[in-house]
Amino acid sequence: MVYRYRAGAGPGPKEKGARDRILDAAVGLFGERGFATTTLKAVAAEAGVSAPLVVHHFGSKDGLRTACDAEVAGVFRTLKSDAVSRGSSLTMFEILVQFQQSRPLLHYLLQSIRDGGAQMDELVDQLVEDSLVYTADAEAQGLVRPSLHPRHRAVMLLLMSFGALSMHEQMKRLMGVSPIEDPPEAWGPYVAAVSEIFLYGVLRPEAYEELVALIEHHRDPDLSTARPHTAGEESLP
Amino acid sequence: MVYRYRAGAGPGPKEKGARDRILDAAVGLFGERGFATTTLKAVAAEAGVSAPLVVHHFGSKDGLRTACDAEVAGVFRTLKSDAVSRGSSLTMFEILVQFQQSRPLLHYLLQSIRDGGAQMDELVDQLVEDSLVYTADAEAQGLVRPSLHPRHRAVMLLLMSFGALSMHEQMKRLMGVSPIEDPPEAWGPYVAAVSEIFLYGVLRPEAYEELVALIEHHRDPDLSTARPHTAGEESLP
DNA sequence: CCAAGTGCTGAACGCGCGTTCAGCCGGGAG
DNA sequence: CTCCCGGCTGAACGCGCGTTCAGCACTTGG
Repeated sequence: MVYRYRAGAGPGPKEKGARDRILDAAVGLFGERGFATTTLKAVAAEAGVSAPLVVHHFGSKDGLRTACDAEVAGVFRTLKSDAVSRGSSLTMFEILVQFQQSRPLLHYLLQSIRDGGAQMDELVDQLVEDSLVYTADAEAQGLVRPSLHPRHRAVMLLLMSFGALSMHEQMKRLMGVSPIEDPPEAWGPYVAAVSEIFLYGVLRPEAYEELVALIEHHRDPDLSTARPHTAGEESLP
Repeated sequence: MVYRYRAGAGPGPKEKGARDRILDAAVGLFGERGFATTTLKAVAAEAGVSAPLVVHHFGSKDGLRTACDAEVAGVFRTLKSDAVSRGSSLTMFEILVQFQQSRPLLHYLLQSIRDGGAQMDELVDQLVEDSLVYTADAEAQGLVRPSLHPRHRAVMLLLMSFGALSMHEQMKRLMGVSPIEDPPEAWGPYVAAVSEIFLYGVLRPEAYEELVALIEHHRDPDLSTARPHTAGEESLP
């Protein structure tokens, strides 16, 4: 099974080069089973070549990983510039839809974001910056609520979104839907739950004081009654 | 380095049994570096014993993993019953605070939730059920907003929370705080961002129509203007 | 004092991994 | 035709893994 996610790489008569097939196979398997548990031989078999050829092209298994990182980051970049030239922004939803064409790539991405590494860190940085820009736009349009610290909010939203996706197996088990493996037509419950949370929040304003009390209590467990407000960073409107 | 998280296991004169030391070491290393990348020898060295002894006690490396799962699930259960007998509920915040005493355990938990497995799936189920109960309580007290589908909301909140935590390295990099590795005193920015999101939401109600239009547009990209409402599941109040 | 049992280890084994190497095949240049 | 050169392979190598095994030290029971 060869994944065809590159822009111009249709199922035309011209076969893909071996190098590209290896890269596809590696992204697929690394994303699915993890780097450590995937053998070079498995990658080679999936690509229809011999194991030594993988080494010949990428130097070593680690070299292959680096190439995969670069590949995924590259696809992501073109995805973004495509979105920009289409006039739409690369929201979480858009990312999810776009990557429908190549689920292995999304799997790989989720693993890599967690593991880190220079290439992926840079990609995440970029995601945060982009998110900040179009969140600011949307805020100007009255679609998004203002934040005390937009950057921190953007980071948390990103990590929560990707984090939940990275646990999509549990999601499938608990809600019956995996936005990664199921087609968009089936995303209903996922979209509904996420929309509800992000539209209205979860806690009522009345919970704020409870929250502060909880934190204060932990900070100084001797006091059973919360102090007025020592808070600095975590004070909320 | 031996992690002491068991209830009565202070640094008293009585040394821990080898079996327990192995278990601690395994939880720590599996949680830190993953199961596949951790060697039996490394576990043995950390526990101050020989590799064959590990096999002697747990049958195999997989047996060790199962025992770790059981161990972590067990600690979690006592944690919960402690919380209940204290009269407080095991919220996300509470979990985070409690696990300060044993960060390796939390690391292990996050990995295992993602990977699944009978033991951990059961634990996650329990977390969801518990969450449903105390969310209903809090809702009755007027602290939590009602939901169209409380279970789905609980699941998404759980996965988003744990998911974000599982990416705590990126969090540290991007916000300067990791609620897993830093002490609660430093959690300010994290708590602030999360509180803001969950208290007030992110999207304004005005964004709802945009959201529906986006989904409709994807469902039937030919229509540039969104249809009225075909929606079933994802309709929102 | 011996015999059996327990907890544990060092040495060794087999396996499968990533990697190396010598050489095959096919197509273009001289 | 001959030569060469790059893409590619099968066989082989060394290493480190999980696991096995024989046996040591120490306790326990008679």
